[in-house]
Amino acid sequence: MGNQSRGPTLSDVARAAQVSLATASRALNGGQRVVGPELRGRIEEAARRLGYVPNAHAQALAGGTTSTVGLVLHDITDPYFAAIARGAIAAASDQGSLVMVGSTFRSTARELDFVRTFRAQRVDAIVLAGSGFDDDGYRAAMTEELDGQRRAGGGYAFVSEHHIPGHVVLPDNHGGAAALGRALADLGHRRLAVAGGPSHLTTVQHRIDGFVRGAEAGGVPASCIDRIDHPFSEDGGRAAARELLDGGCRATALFCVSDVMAMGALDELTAAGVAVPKDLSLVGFNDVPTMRRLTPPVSTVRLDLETMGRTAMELALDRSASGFRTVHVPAELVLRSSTAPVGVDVPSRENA
Amino acid sequence: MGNQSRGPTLSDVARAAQVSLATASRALNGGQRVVGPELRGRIEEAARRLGYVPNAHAQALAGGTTSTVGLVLHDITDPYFAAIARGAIAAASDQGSLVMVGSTFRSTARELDFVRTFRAQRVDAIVLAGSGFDDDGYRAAMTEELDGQRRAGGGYAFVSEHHIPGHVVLPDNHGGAAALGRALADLGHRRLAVAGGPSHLTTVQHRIDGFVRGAEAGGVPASCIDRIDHPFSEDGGRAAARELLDGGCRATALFCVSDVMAMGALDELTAAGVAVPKDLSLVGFNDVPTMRRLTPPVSTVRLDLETMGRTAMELALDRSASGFRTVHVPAELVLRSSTAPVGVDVPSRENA
DNA sequence: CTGTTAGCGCTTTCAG
DNA sequence: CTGAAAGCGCTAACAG
Repeated sequence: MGNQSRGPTLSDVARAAQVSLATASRALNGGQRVVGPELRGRIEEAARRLGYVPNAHAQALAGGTTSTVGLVLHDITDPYFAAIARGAIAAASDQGSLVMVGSTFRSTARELDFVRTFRAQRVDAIVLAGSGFDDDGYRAAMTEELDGQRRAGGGYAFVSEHHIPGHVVLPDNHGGAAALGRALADLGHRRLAVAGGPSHLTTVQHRIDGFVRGAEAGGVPASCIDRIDHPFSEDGGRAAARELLDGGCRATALFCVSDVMAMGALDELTAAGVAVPKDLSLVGFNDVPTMRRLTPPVSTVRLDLETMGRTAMELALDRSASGFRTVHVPAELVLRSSTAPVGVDVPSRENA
Repeated sequence: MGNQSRGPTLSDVARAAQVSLATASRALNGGQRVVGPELRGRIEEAARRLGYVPNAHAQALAGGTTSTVGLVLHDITDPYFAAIARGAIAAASDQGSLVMVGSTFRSTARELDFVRTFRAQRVDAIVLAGSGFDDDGYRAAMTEELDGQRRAGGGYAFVSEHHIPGHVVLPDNHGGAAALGRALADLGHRRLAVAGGPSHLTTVQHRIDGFVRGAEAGGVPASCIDRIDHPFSEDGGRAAARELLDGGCRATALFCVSDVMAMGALDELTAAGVAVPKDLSLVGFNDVPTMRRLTPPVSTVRLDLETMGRTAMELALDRSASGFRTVHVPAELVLRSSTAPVGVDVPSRENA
């Protein structure tokens, strides 16, 4: 459905103020001191009286500015994306731009679709905040779409690696996860489990790689690290914990590649009577706000998500630079009480 | 910044496919079976080859559809608004519309600004998900703005009472809070405290009124209910708890008008060594996801936020109905362990 | 089914 | 500083 009836237009205003269309345009939407104060006043009053609202589409079409940007993410209720969105929205707002949000719920088709729609809207910039998908077809299609965006004079930027040319805000997934793995190893853990999401998400790959590398550095051979894959979500975390338990858990520590998964896992573990960290240490990634409030507070790696979103939007909006930039974001290890040294007790899942 | 260079246009496609502009339009963006398969094929291929992307602004201007809607909320990282946004975005998506999000951070000026901008974008619908502000100037300005939106053929809807004519999705703030007050009274609490946000937010008023009414019904006179006001945020909740403690708390139960405030309050209480619920019972409102995960899990009132957002968007998008509709949303009391019967011990803030 | 012809509402040269 | 005129890219009557 489009808007059928129309409101007052610029010519209505011009007529009411007894000036030419061009003058009205300059007075209302043009730069400053270009129209005589007398006319300007008359025009502004007429506009107010008539309830004139400029038609952004006409403005855009006539070569004016659009001042809109697009943001593609998976799910706004996921605190990870919400934080990124907050930063991106704030940055856009600072430059006077409106943000259009597309929720993909992890579908690459939907993601491509949104980029296309944003292009149709002639947005000035697009920020892609999903995880990159390690899929050639997707990558080729997205690359083409984004090339178009660029040729049309617009910008774009990624949050986290997508293996597609463009500006990138790159959190230190590898390093952060390595610190986590190392910390666990140093705590004496010798049998680790990692609950990863779908392995075609580049973020997941990097975190797992880093974790394994860190653990190895701490003396835990990769062969002692079990890997279980489940969706990158709270339910996925729950499922991972269940699988771990059902399989006769031999690990003394569990790394969930994202906090949201860790939350689900903690739920499940607690329900099953597994004590954290006594029976099993638990770590997540991102340091989403509720992590510190859980029982026990969960160790994780902190990323400044809001700044990441803001930076990505700034990069996407910056049409000055020539080449593509990569902004590295540090990851900070945050140890809380969900991690403890391995005790002499053999961990089991039968005690409170 | 607007997009300067332009990509291929419909006429480029038409020329390449050797057909008229109109035919190309019909084939690409028009309805179905209206163009011969042969031409259609040629046109589609030309479009693909050229990388044609329709100009949504031109389409909108030419009387086509815009398929965009606006959503105004306070802060996307607040789980309350995130949940509403999710529902609203999903509903819009179902109807093929893109959502533009405006974050007001509780500024009425910004709110009016966004509505204005959305109007300029000729959005089909606007959903206002802030709390209503009990302010005449605001209300008058907003009413006028929304009248314009309607006259222009667009729709709009509120989430929660704004005292402005329009569709409304109305959670049972009063009833839910009353149940809370009653429950506390029935638990034996005789001295209550309520941490309310700015009293010009209608949501706050309704919740407090309801709470007091419920407590009275349970035998607690209104005079035994202390009220402390702080911002409607986590920090506000913290501040409220601090004030309560500093004032020499006589209440045995604290009602925070929103979960987010309750989270802050719980933080502060715990830090101060006040045991919940032993020393003080705590209740919130909304049943945001993390409430059940806190220690102790916090009693609250559940609202189906996502459905509320979805419903509001549907109402705003529905241009069929004649009058304004009000959709009531039930509130469900959720008692968890942050509430307990008052013990014989006089509550104090000095014990673990 | 397909082509022609007007605009949608605004910004912008280009003249005065 | 102000007015007149030419589109921006597309859809929507109208004709064929």
